[in-house]
Amino acid sequence: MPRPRSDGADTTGSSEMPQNPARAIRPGSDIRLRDVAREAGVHIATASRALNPRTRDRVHPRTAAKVDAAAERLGYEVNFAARTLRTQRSEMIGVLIPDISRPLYPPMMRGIVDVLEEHGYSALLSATDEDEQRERRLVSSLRARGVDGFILATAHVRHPLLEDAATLGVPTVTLNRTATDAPVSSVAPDNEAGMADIAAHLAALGHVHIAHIAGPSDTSTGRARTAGLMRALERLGLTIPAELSVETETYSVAEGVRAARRLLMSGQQFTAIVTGNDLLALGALDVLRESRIGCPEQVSVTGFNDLPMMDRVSPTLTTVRVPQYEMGRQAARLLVEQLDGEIMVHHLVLPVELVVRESTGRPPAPGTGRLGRPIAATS
Amino acid sequence: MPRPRSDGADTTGSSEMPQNPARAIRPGSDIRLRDVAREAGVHIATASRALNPRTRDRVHPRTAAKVDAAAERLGYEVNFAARTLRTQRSEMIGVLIPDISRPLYPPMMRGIVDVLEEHGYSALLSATDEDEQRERRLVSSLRARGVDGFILATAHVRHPLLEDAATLGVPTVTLNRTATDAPVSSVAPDNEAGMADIAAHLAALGHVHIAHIAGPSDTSTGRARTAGLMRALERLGLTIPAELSVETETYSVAEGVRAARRLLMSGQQFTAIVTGNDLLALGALDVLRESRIGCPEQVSVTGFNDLPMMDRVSPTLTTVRVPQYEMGRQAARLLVEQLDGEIMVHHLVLPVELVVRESTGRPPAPGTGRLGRPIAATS
DNA sequence: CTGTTAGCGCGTTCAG
DNA sequence: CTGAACGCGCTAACAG
Repeated sequence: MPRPRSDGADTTGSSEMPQNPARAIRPGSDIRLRDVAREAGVHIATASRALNPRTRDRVHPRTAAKVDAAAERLGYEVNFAARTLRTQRSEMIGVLIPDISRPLYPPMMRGIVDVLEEHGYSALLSATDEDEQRERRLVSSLRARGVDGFILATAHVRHPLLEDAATLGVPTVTLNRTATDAPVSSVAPDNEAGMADIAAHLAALGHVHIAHIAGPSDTSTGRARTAGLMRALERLGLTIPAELSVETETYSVAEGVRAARRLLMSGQQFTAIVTGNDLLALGALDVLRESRIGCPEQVSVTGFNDLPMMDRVSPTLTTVRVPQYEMGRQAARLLVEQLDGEIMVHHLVLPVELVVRESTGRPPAPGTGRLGRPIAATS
Repeated sequence: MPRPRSDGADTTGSSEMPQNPARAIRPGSDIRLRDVAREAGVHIATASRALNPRTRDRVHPRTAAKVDAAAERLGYEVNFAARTLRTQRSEMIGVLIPDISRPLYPPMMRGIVDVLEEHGYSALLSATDEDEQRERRLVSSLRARGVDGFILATAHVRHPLLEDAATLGVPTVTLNRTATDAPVSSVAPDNEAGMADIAAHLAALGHVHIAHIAGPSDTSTGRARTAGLMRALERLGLTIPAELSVETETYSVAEGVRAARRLLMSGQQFTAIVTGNDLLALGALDVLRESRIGCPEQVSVTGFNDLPMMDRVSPTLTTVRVPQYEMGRQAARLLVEQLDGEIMVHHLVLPVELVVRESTGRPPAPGTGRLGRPIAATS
């Protein structure tokens, strides 16, 4: 960076020749492999072999040690861009999550990051908002960045990307959704078992008239949970009349509110509401509260996922704990294994756990309660 | 259509060798710039110039259009590894967050990702757990990956990394902590104003005996909030006796519990507890509940941050809303501006908002309550 | 405005 | 086991 006539005149004032800072930046340290090689007194190629775990045994131990020492002394760090260009492997994973600020995802992400780091991979995080267009753009961009694989945490069943990603030949693992026809591994919670636990729990309490606020049927979890609930109830000899089953469009409190209002307006009696997700349950609780219907005295409510703080909301929520962190870990593990080994497609279903809290209890004795009927049947 | 990896020889013929699938993986698409150039009938360099926004005006519009068309037709995507190697810019940002699964961070991360994406950058996320060793390793590794800059979301005041990062010449922005002596930009909430609002709120309700559960003094937020509270109380003519001020080691519910117990055991009277963070407040609420001390009837409690669900815990928490998403956005914006422009260090302090909920109320009339004294003074 | 040339830093053939 | 040479795909510099 030659500075004009800088000798003598030490004008630190606002120079009109500001250095372009971007040009001064270098990736990683300034030390390159050839510096290490020189320092160690060996050829570049030898240094490369010594530093690379995979080829380290092709070099004399003593030479390797010398190279190590030199690298250490100089603070050498491999230049990933060069390595990637040469090897076609970036050791980066693209992680597509609808919205990291939705509470289901952060623990998963943490699990992903932890495992990837253990294996020398890094995670490139992007937000999709479930927007197919955007997803497509992101996958494209991440592939251009050279990611070695994808983790797709998306709930939607229809997912054109899956065929693409597979076609493009990049190992992919889906998270929080069950198996698909595409040749990609998946990690999902045992939604069926969770719903079976809930059904058994409610039945044991004595509930017979059960309502259902179902998650979106275009999501894998929505379908699996609804199916699981239906099957479990059937085994218990229970059924849900059509008027007491409302499907939602999204997993949100607002949709829970909307659905719960419809249940109340149906005029049908019920003593429990099973929902497909904690947020839906929170919405249902809001509606019960505004309608002065006691929970669990008059109506019990269950959620799914056991999001943070569900043990602190009022009433605390009976729900099914999903091992979010572990799901993230497993997804990353599956991907890494696939990456540096044989290609194997696995479908992992992780166990869940019923967590009983305040929002469920015995149903009111027949004839003493109004069984969830709305106080004000207007609107 | 995978190309045989035959070095040198330009055998475009389809190989019958069953390729190792892992080896067949290529970053981005299989189309290279030279394919686009050939398709468009121009030289590689021209195609490069046409496709690169920064140099696009150095090429004839008609030629550029031709190149665009060819690129579109072939589905060309630039190879970032090659570009990075050549330009020394990766258009990736390293984001260091203690633990993404702590509820303060996800909205920030979303803000970061959104802004970065708008500007063509990608985010590499790592978890530090506030571990200095680990941070150092991660910074090193991310620099080797060629990141153009860092966003450091760490609360700790002492941060050796800051000098390093600056020294190494990579633009850096700190998030959720106030300015430092290092030449890095920062984005932080207006902790002082938030505490002033809380102090004024409590004073207006009539509180005089106020206790304090302070955040860790080795965190920037801990210090700023404590200082802000003290100053505000002083202006209001109030003071906190030493026995009613407990400092915590971390921002956690457990530490809130510990601190609240100490307050109760002090024997001093108080009608309100100001805490440095919502989690500490939740811990305090737990202790009040277990001690059968009504909140807010006997003791009011305040938090800080307004984490998700704070409007649903019991009692709902009076706290200070921090614009987490916006903080993330601003941090990313600052960094991007610094990256492709003049070096400018800015210190942003974002406004906060007092949110009054159920956990604060008028203090009990003097003599009628026990003013926060523990019911059981044992243990 | 476009073509030519060179090299970013590394891993991987080949020889020896 | 080590040294030499080459090229991964792209962009910056320099002609023309």
